[in-house]
Amino acid sequence: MAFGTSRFAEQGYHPTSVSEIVTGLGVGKGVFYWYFDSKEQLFLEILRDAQTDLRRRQQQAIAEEDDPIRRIELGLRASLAWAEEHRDHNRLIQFAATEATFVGALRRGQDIAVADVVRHVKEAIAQGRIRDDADPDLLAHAMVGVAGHLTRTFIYERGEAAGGVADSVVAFCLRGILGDP
Amino acid sequence: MAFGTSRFAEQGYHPTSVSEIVTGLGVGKGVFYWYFDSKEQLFLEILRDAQTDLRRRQQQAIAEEDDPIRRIELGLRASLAWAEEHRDHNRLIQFAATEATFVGALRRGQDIAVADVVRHVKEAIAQGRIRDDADPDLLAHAMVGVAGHLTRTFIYERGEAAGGVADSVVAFCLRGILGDP
Amino acid sequence: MAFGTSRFAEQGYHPTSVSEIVTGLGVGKGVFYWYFDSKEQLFLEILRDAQTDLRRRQQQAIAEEDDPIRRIELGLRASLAWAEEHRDHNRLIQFAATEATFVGALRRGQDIAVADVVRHVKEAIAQGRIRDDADPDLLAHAMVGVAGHLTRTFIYERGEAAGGVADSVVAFCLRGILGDP
Amino acid sequence: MAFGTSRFAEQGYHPTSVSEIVTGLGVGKGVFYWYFDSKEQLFLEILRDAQTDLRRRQQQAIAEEDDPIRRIELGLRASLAWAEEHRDHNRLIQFAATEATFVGALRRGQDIAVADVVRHVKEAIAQGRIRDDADPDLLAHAMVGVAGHLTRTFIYERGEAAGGVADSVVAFCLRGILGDP
DNA sequence: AATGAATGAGTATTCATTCAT
DNA sequence: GATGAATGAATACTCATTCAT
Repeated sequence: MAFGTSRFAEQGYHPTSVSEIVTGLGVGKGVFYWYFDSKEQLFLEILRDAQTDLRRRQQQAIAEEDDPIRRIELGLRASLAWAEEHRDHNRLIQFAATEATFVGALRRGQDIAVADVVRHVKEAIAQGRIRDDADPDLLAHAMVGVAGHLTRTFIYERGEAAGGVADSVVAFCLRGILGDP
Repeated sequence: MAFGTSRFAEQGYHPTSVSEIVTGLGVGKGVFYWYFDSKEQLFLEILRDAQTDLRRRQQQAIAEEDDPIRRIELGLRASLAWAEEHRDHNRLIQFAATEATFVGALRRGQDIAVADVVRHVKEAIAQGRIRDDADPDLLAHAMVGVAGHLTRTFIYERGEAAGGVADSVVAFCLRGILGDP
Repeated sequence: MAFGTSRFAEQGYHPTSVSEIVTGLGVGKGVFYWYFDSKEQLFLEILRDAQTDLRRRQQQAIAEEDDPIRRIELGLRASLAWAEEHRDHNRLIQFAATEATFVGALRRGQDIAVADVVRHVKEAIAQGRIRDDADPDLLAHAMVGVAGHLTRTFIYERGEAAGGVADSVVAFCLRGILGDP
Repeated sequence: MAFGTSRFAEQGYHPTSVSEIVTGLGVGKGVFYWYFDSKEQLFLEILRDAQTDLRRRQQQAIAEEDDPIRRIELGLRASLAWAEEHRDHNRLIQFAATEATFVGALRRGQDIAVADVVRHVKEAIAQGRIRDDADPDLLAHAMVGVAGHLTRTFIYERGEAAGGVADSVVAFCLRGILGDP
């Protein structure tokens, strides 16, 4: 799975052949099909694991925090930290979103992740810290968009450190949900 | 190109065969290769056209506006309007970002688009309307991230109207660049 | 026909497309099929013309000569001279011998050419100048083989002048039919 | 390789498709590409093997013989015997000479074969048995030409036995190199 | 006479998958 | 558990040929 992840991320899912994977691993084709039903299933499994892992990371980060705003911040920071370490998985997630075969599998995981944020936003609204005319769902997605795009641009493309980028992401997002221009 | 765009968007670039395209069009395989050197070139041509068209739309939207903040807003609204009408092209752009063969072609167009926004942000900073410790580049990308993600989620997935989503995008982004939490 | 000949000779019959021929000539595909029924027919026509032309050259060379041995010599020299000027046609003849579609068309012309030489040999045998236990047909083909191979090796590959090579061909062949080791 | 040889020889290299070869063999298309990189490579491999085999046959034939003239004779006889048994390979060699892609591969083998004969001729000249004004290279090629052409005409086309044709080839060639008309 | 867009059968080649060993 | 030879449907692409203009 690790090797497949790196090949898929580097060249794309379709341009990577099962042959290439097993050859690169120095094993026969048989073992591939012993462990996976198909190339598609390998991809799906990688995808599931990645989403599970990211989720765990986010949960751990906010576990001890009661303040919803702080939980949002910690969640964002955890996401960026994870993204920095899982460049390849992140690329695969991005690709999965572009192909009919995989969107379904992707959706569930992303829905769960967003639902978390939505919960925090709602709590903050209840506490009167975010305007109550705001749509929690929209705010959550906006923050996901900021985090994702800045990760790809500044961490992946420009090689900046996740910590610094996270500061900016948090700043922008908190202003976005709390600010009053 | 129109038909290819829709097939590519629906099933993905690789799962769509040249055969399928020409059959769906009711023409022979030869015509395809009369007009395009390869399947790859067709994709590249679609990509280029899409980026050119979006750019034109943005330029037209801000042509008469002097205020940089208003230009940012109009640019965002124009992007969402275009995205609503060019769902398929947008998906192709997303896919292009995931495959080595196409990233190069994509980059240039996106760099130009972001450069525009950066210019407006800098102008607003010069006017003292945005804190001068902000990184214009980062702010620009953050807004691109918000617009892109909310478009995909609310316009494409949930079928909401571009106008309403644009209001939210603008609100979030302006708070993000101007707000003081 | 001239252009086709050169392309066929340079790259081979199959690797040369009709498209390449008409493009190289700056004309449309229509004209090609106005003058020739097919690519195959063009080749056949080139082949026929080449054989006719070679034959004419040989006939002219021996027209005024009565001595059969001298006629053989003059015929050989004429063949080499023609071959020097018609490198491309010669290559096509060689190719034609390797493909089922063309062997038939080739045979006739070659039979005629050999028959000429056979006639001279028989005459020389009748005059008692060549041993009467010799097979005229075999002697004729042997000489054709010498002429053909030395042409390809020394004139085509090594770029030597036809005149000098012809001297050697004649010397070897005359010893071959007359000599007594 | 055996089946490919016969198809190539019968219809020509280009008119023979990989499809036809694997179908005729009752195997899947994949096996072909498991053993050969391409159709071209199959041809090249056949060519190389044929040349190697012919060479070995010639070497064996002359191994125990000291007299250079006798070595020439034995070499010619070995060549004709081989040619009788390898009709198809011989045709392929002939075709290879007409296409740019293959001439290179052909040349080396033929150069080696001729170099052998040249060596014998030179030795015979040194022994004073062949006129010392003769060009060994030319004599060698002349003999190759005789052997090749008579093989094709009398063995392949007319179905005569290699033994009888070899007698004629040897007689003609020895007169050609030794005779004094 | 000539053009060149259009056809579609045909080509070499790839690759996910199977299965006897 | 593991191998890798074998399968064959599928792919991108070519090209001789046609025909409306």
